[in-house]
Amino acid sequence: MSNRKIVKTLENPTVEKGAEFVKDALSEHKTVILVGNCWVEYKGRASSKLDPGERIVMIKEDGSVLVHRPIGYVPVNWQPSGCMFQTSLKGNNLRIRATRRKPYEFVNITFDKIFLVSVMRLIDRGDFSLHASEADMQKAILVDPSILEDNFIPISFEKKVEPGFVDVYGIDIKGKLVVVELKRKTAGRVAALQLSKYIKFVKTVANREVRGVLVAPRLAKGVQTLLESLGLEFKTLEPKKCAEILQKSETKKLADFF
Amino acid sequence: MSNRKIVKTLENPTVEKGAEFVKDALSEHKTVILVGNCWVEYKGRASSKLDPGERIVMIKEDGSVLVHRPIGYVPVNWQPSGCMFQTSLKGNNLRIRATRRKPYEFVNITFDKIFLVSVMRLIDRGDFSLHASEADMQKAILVDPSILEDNFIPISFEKKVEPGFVDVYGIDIKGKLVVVELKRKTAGRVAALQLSKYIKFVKTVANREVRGVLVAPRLAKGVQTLLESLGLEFKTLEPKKCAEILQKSETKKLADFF
DNA sequence: TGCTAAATCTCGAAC
DNA sequence: GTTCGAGGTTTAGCA
Repeated sequence: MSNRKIVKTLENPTVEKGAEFVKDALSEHKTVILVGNCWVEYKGRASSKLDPGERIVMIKEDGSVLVHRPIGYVPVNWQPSGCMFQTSLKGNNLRIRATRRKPYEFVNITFDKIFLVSVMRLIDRGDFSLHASEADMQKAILVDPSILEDNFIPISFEKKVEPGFVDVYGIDIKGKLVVVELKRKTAGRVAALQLSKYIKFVKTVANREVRGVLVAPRLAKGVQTLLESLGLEFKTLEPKKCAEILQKSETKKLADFF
Repeated sequence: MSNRKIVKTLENPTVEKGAEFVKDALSEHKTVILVGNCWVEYKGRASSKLDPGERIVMIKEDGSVLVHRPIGYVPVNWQPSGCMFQTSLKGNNLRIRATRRKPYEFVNITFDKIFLVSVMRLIDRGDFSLHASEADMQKAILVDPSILEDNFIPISFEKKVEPGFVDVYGIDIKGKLVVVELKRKTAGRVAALQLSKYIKFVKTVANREVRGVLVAPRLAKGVQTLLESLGLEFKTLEPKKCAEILQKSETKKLADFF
């Protein structure tokens, strides 16, 4: 376990002390949290003025700025990443000026009281994933089969075939059987080959034409040509879109119910 | 000067100590800032998972939640105001669950290390004013109708017509009705088509000639020809100019007053 | 690079 | 409560 002191904090410092602390932190591109009485001016795409009050200001190592009032999820003032900073003492006040170009904009924050100033360098390598599950993609196709293709009629889900389970199984407008393989992220060779195996099996038991469709947000490099050589198709489908469709159908169900 | 201690802070507390501190603060609807190692799960309109890392969590007195990574001006996870909170110790970890209804959503934040926890009640009665909004463009036209065109007489604002609301409604020098659609930035197809709808409606109820004028700082590509085919006009107007006009009128009002 | 459409959009006003 | 429209919207996908 590391003993580094990750967060350094001053409570109720003088403005001078706080200013020095902030100035050093910004020059080292550290993250700063300031709590105190301040007022804010913004000029750029629009203009705004925020009269004095107690707020939380966050400045991140990438040069983004947030000014938060005690109420509301949205910051009252902000600046996207990539800002240049100037900190200075104006009389007995600390002024922080955050400037960016394209478009040219600045935010001036002036403190006359500081309750808390914390400086830190955070390490965050955690993955973030926003998703709908593969199950959600199945449900979405049931709710609205046209997201796969027009006039598609789903027959069954997770249908057992010899090599495993087919995700979605249905009939297209020409009466052909359609076997669908779903992936909620980039589909690779494995997915294409698995679908190919399913198709082979289905062809042995069903006396009809069979199509194979790989459904995923995108394909890995080279998989498109593999699909073509296997006589399979590809259809893009965003998990997010599926989540939306399910959401709508939920609200619609409720609406129909009442 | 007040001597109340506005911000109470614990540095590197044990998870148990931190949990108690947070729990008390939330029950009193205080604002909380937490810095530490955590992971986050969200389920609701979509779903997301954030693997462990060092972040800043802000919980405000109105029940809004923000989870900030060290990079980026947008929170990675959040919850709008009005949440219910559950804090609990899960093994050696602090779990904060923020739930809201309509739509039903929750965010689970779990800390296994806490570097800083600050609790505060901030007082902020400062006015916030944003200039150069669409509303300001309306006001500016009221103050000085000539910025639209000479001898224009505004009659009403936000006038209800069947498809929606007309931004500005007036009469020109020849006695023709003028319907104005305002945009504070580049006007696109949507704006032109909306104006066209309004015009059609007004023509059905008013037994006069009707002109439609789209007012914006500039037009999107191709919208000029669309306007011409719809028999509509375009007038450039900078929101900034409107802000200046209002600025002057404010000072003038003050001057007249004294 | 500019334009279009979506966002866990948020937020407020009006019906 | 629901809907509608604005926002310093932001942001990502494409032509």
